[in-house]
Amino acid sequence: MATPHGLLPPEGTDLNQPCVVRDVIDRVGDRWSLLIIGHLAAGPQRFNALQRSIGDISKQVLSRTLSRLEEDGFINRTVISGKPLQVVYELSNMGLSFLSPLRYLLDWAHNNQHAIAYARKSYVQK
Amino acid sequence: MATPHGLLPPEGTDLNQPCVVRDVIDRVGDRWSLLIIGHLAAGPQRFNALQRSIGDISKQVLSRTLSRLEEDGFINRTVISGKPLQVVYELSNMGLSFLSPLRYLLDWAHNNQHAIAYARKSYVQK
DNA sequence: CAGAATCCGAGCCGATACTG
DNA sequence: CAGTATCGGCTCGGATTCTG
Repeated sequence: MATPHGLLPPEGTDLNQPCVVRDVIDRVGDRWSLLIIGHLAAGPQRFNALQRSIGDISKQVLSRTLSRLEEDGFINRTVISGKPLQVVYELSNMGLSFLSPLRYLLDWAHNNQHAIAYARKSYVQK
Repeated sequence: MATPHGLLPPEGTDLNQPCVVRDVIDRVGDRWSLLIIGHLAAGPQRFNALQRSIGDISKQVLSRTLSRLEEDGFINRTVISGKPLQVVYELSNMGLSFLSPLRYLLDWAHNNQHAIAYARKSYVQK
């Protein structure tokens, strides 16, 4: 079947890539990663500045999430020795390139938030 | 800060929408939703057909995931009475419209999978 | 300032068994 | 055929406390 519903471009990758997508979603699909990437899109940020701008994230979770994002190459971490210690986080080139698909997702979410809310209300529990 | 890194389009929605994005990611970012949406992109499918084509998903999880996707309006569920019983799942219009941003995400994942894998290997555990 | 260690609770994933 | 009921196990999120 070439182009189901005429919505999928005939060229391009298979929609049903098992591992590849899962790998990305697993890392970026948690509670905070996308939000942190969004905040770092504004430019490099220090740890506490990030925490304050995000608002309701604990040190613990922010630290772990940043570590995983660094491990996967989305962000770079730079330590500036001194008193007090400074650590700056910024998006890597890969992280920056991720902003494009992220924006499509955000726009879709923005445009469909009411449709989703309405669907949830209309859904009848069986 | 207008257009950080020159990558974000000046117009459009805020990258840091707290609730809106989280709401979408929460529902679609689990282990199976995107995969199921991808499979339904090929056209309407019956329950067992879906399970077989996906392969390693249990009835339980498939059922629950389909319910949530239906609740949020991504898919439609049609019961055809008879012997044996038939239930057909298909993408709703909203579900279909989601395929566009999904494709951008998939393409990005496809293009960057090796970069991610390399970053993970290079990451030194502290 | 920038985390690490520890602990708890909630929720998801998954297998198995049962039902209309 | 298309589910539901039940039960574990495991991971994630979050609060609190401690450290260089």
